[in-house]
Amino acid sequence: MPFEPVSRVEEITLFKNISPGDIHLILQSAHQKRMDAEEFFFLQDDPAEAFYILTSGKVRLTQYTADGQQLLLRVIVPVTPFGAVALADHERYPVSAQAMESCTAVVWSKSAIQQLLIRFPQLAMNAVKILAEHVQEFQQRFTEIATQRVERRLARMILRLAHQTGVKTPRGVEVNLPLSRQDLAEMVGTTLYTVSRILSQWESQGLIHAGREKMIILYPHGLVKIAEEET
Amino acid sequence: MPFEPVSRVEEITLFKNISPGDIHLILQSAHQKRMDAEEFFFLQDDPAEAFYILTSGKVRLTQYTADGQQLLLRVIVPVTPFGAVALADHERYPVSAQAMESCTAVVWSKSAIQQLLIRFPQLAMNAVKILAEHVQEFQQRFTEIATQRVERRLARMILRLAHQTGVKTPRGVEVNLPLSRQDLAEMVGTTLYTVSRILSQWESQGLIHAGREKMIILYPHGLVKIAEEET
DNA sequence: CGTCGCTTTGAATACGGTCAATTTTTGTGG
DNA sequence: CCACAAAAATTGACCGTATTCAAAGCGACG
Repeated sequence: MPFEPVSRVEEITLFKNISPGDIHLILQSAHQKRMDAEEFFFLQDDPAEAFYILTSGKVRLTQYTADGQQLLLRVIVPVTPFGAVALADHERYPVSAQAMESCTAVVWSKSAIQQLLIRFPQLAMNAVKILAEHVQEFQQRFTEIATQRVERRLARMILRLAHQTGVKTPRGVEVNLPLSRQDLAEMVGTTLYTVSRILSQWESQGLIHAGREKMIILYPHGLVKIAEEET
Repeated sequence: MPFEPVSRVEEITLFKNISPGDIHLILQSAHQKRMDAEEFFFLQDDPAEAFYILTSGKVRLTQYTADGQQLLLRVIVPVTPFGAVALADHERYPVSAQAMESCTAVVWSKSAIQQLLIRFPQLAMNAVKILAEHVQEFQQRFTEIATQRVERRLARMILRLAHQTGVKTPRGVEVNLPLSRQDLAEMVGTTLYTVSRILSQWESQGLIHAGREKMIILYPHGLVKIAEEET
């Protein structure tokens, strides 16, 4: 059995209500892939030919606009599927996926997926569910960016990241992601300058300790308040 | 045969690569619904219990935020599916769907859909494709709102609407949607004041003729230029 | 030790939001 | 059909948030 992280893969939404035996079969038609830091799983506008589940490392999904602006749409952590558009016919990847550190992933080719979707309808239903959640997430983020101030959006984003990858320590919640100010700015739709200013301000208020590539939330409740407060 | 608009329903993405006979079966497990103007098909946060395809009329999908702001996410025209989250288990509608005029729709209950998805795997694959497109659309719009100015976003939105429902006439392209300035503002994430100013400006430049509930694009190329120009 | 990239900070500016007053349109009822 | 009330749209003035540009600081790494 070549897939050591299977135990965790089994628990994810995509495989819900599928018997261990069937999951085993499904995993057999996948292969494993290893990526070094900075390598691309795929590039935006490439024909979507594979579907991935990240089993270790971190991946950034970015979208660039016609006029060269970049947006960092999300950070993928284990055990999350990405490249889900490959599930649909004739699509191109709407984003680029780049390894932020060395990564491993389970991969299915497009043809393998399509056979699986036909053979295991529950898998298709789970995929529908995952995509429906994505639609909701982006509708939500669209609404946020359209109606809320940068400070609040940044607070929400950091809380979201903390939720994804945060680790409780005596000093506070540590968020261990190699994200620059520029990256954070792209995620909430602002400039690196504004992000820097806000983080400085929070630091001076004792809410966070913002190091390079790492951040410690000293007083989560303060962020929550900023994220939720009226006006 | 209770479904007169079937001929058009058959052509949509959801039923692609499904035989007419199967489509017939699928439609038999639906029922038809009529709505008066202003009535709601469903409300945001309601448990998602039905899936719709609009066969006549127009429907607005809105999302309201915790602090009471409203966003108009999209306008549904025939023959478009909506309420797709009902395809997934245990979801709530992320938006409200309100008839903008009197409407008819084909409706499936959640249980009916789920049986159909199992019975017709191709249907599930098509649903995946539709949802994947939605994800892309909102990623795109998220990127737009994060990086572009209001004037350009408004130009893009109007062009999009023209593409959905525009009719060529001797005077220009007529967009026949009962959208107020407030509605347009919600769609592009700004205020009705800003929309009003921009439309006035375009009108004085001879680009459009903006009436109430109706708009004539006199010089589409001008809008395209605003929508695409650098900076 | 020096360079390079990232971050911080300041100052000026602009875009768009807010508020308020006015005008125009729509719809309703006499 | 007109009059009036209500709703929607326009426009101006002011202001605040966030962007832009520039310069300096800091830290990592060869």
